[in-house]
Amino acid sequence: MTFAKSYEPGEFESEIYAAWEAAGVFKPSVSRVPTDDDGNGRDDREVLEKVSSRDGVAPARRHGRSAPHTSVVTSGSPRVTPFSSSSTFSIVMPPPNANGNLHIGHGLTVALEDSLTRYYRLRGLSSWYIPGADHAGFETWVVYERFLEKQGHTRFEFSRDELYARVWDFVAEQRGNMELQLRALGASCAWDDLTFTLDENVIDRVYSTFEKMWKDGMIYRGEKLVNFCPKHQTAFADIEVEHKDEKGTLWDIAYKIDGSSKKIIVSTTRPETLFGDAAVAVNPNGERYTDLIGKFVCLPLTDKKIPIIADEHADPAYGTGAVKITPAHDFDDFEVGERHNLPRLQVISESGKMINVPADYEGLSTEECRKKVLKDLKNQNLLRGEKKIVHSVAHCYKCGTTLEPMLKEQWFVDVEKLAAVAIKHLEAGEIKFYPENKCKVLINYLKGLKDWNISRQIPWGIAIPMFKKVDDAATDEPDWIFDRRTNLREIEKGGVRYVRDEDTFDTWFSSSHWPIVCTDWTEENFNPYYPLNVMETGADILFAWVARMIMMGLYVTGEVPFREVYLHGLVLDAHGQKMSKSKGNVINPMELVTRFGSDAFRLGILRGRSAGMNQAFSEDSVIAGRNLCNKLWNISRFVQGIVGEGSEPNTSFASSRRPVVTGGASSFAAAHANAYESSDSELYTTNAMGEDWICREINECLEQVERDMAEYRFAEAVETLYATIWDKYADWFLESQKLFKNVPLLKKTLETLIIALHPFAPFVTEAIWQNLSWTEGFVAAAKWPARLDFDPISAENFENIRTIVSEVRGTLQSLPGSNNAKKYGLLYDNDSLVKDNQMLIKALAKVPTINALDGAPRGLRLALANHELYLDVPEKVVSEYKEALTERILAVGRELDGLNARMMNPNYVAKAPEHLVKETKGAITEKEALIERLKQQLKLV
RNA sequence: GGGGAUUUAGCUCAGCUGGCUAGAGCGUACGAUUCACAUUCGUAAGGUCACAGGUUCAAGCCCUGUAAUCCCCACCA
Repeated sequence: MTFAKSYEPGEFESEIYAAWEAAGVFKPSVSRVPTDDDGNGRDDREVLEKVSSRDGVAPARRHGRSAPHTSVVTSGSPRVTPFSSSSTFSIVMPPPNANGNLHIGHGLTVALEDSLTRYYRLRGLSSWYIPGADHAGFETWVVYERFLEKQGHTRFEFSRDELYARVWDFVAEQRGNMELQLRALGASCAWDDLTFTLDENVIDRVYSTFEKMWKDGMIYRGEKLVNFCPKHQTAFADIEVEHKDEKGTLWDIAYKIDGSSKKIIVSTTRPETLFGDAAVAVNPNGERYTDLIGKFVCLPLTDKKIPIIADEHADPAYGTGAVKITPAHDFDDFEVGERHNLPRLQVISESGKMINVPADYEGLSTEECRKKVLKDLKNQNLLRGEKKIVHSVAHCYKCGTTLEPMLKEQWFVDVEKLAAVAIKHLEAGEIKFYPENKCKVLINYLKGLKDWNISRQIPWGIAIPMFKKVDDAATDEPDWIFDRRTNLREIEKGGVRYVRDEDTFDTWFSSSHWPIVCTDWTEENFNPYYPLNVMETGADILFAWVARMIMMGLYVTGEVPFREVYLHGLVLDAHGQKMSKSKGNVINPMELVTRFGSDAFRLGILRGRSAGMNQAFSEDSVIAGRNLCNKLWNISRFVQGIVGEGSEPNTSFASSRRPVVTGGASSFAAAHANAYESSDSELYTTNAMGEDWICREINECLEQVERDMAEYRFAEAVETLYATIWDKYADWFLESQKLFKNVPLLKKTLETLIIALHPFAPFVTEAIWQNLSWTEGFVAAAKWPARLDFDPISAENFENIRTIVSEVRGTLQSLPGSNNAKKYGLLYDNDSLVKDNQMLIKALAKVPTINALDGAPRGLRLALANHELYLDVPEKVVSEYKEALTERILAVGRELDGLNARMMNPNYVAKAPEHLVKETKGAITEKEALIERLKQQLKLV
């Protein structure tokens, strides 16, 4: 293969992914159940664990051979890895809707999760990224119902089982799309282990949990008010309800007091529910109505009599201080009703029509009824006032319909114990959160958690395994029994017939088992992948999902389901606005992948992002990512070109290590040449011409990336790699290598950078790896690079050369005229570094000549404290530069003043750490010298 | 009412345990150009770290208060 002039992602991506998959690169190496392949009667995983614990992670890189000299910098700081005690890394994918396309949030999720997975795979852990697909109960149901409507059908033409079968086929037809998109994003997941939320093992596990809870008395059937969508004909959990502020009216209605001519005025926003009133409440502490407590009022428009009760719920300061209580149609009133044992009369049906009301009103919609009630009250002079107010109203998060509080028999989970256990473990710090504060937020939520309604009246979901007795004869039997045979509508047990509850589980009830079912956790066997190392998901479903996984994990397995939680925020558009179809600012991740490549998308979306924050995203960052891919491609093309040349006769260490240096430079280089054996036994040498320096920089980069990844600082890791590859490797090291070609080192350093970037940009790094002549296997299965050995003094020398070169370039730019770099040579005096590295400096600074100063100083002296260097410019130009020089002297003077002021402060000298004081002293000496030289220069001018 | 965040360059964001002249990408300006890459190279400009106090030898960072923006939960007869 050859390197094209630029990287074209489209030519490689699908092929590369297919090759990875075929080679089984994404499969974890450690099995999830105990194995005993070697027949020694012990679980082989223990052995593996010991082997891999020193693998890649340990700083011991040199194999048996002693260092060339003692000053070699090795990385002394301990590796930061959250999983150092384990040989496995496991993470589950929050299952995308099996029926849908991936959106930008999925793009971010995959970029984050896959980077982690690939990183830990390279680090030598048996990594398992488990993919999933969600039946997305309600979401998919809404889509399917719309589809039915389009075909002129309604759900009521079919039985529950028929509907289930139809949706199954509908989803099966659509499925696969999202899986292809995950592949296009480079998700390195174990496809064989894909879990669908309606898989048999999921349903089994959910039933087992439900049964356990049933036996533990945590499941109860309750007639409670639930938020009910009249359009979708289903109830919701509290968390699914969307509250919106709306304008409404507060009406004052007079209720006549029984046996008196007096009336009591109540305020309500829902006059139509008055038929369901069970009482009028007044505050027990208010003095206004004390004498009325215990009396009865006559409900208007009907002849019913209801009591006046005392309850805290009535706020004496609000409205008239008296409130009508409708237990069947208001959440607060329901609670009041419970306290006072009031009857619950349902007056609105599930389809939103009036029932159990006088004939005139029967069958009206709530809205029609409201109008009629108001009209009739007005006619009887019972309507005493109205006021416009703003109050929040519950809406269906899918269709926007106003939700109706509805009295329904539903299955509830008593969450008290679940929440208490979860809080205990959270407070013990067993799960680390990124961002940290979410732990507190979660605990706060759990403390106020109410019982969980798990019944949904939609067919597309897991059937609730509860059956109701139909035979009245056998009165001793319980009304409800648990049974797993939900494929049957009716079962018989002990001669008694039972019929299945038609409802299905709330999606979150099954989803809360996700870490358990995906890892195949069982009661019997130790599973090295449970708990998960990390749960990565959106911060918006902290309560809905993360909280429930924690409660369920603890309930089922006794352990927290994951050790760490990383929550990402929303991806906003370029202007920080929420993406929405109506605004038309939705970014489609797949389109970006097609246009710029998968890697570009991943690098782009990780940039400028930190845990838990809603942050902007735009094409610009993807373009920056694309450019980096192309840069790395061309770097590799360049290196391969050099390796190709050099490899023909002999690539051994001796022959390639001849710097092409003229003048006196080679002596310095030779004196500072160091030979090293890298960890894979390939020899390389280094010299002062940027070679030791690049090793140092790469080591620092690795160090930084490892630290960042341990703390989920993806954006920082990417930025570090970007700067190292581009600003350091390409701009300085490769430029230097155009003069001094060190083939083994070029190979070694390039490999290192390619592997380090691989977690974030898997495709381009693999494309390069496959294109290079000397690499083997897949970079996706490579080993995380060890630190490079180098000579720190030599590295620091190159740092000085960079300073000199930068100063030359800057000064040349600021001189009047154009093309200065071509016009003026560089003169040095008494400077061995420059003398020994003339060729390099000349090439990097792009000056025409470098010569020793002959005779008196001339030209323009460079503002470097420790080097005596002159740009050989004519007097005229120097004098034009005078102003800039004066400005420079003033600037340095200001810095010097600041430093001096600090040293004059006795408290600073006494209290600041010694090394800082020493540094300050050093800086003062340097600045003073610099100022002195600049002043001399000015005098010359 | 309860809880959680944000405010740093024109834009989007870093800035870790308080420590040298507060950084990056994009954008802008100026310059370069056969020899890996115009998806390029070089140089530069651009900051009252929201505001006001305080602690400290030293504050973008810690403390107190203020303002603006945003999110979540609960309630709203």
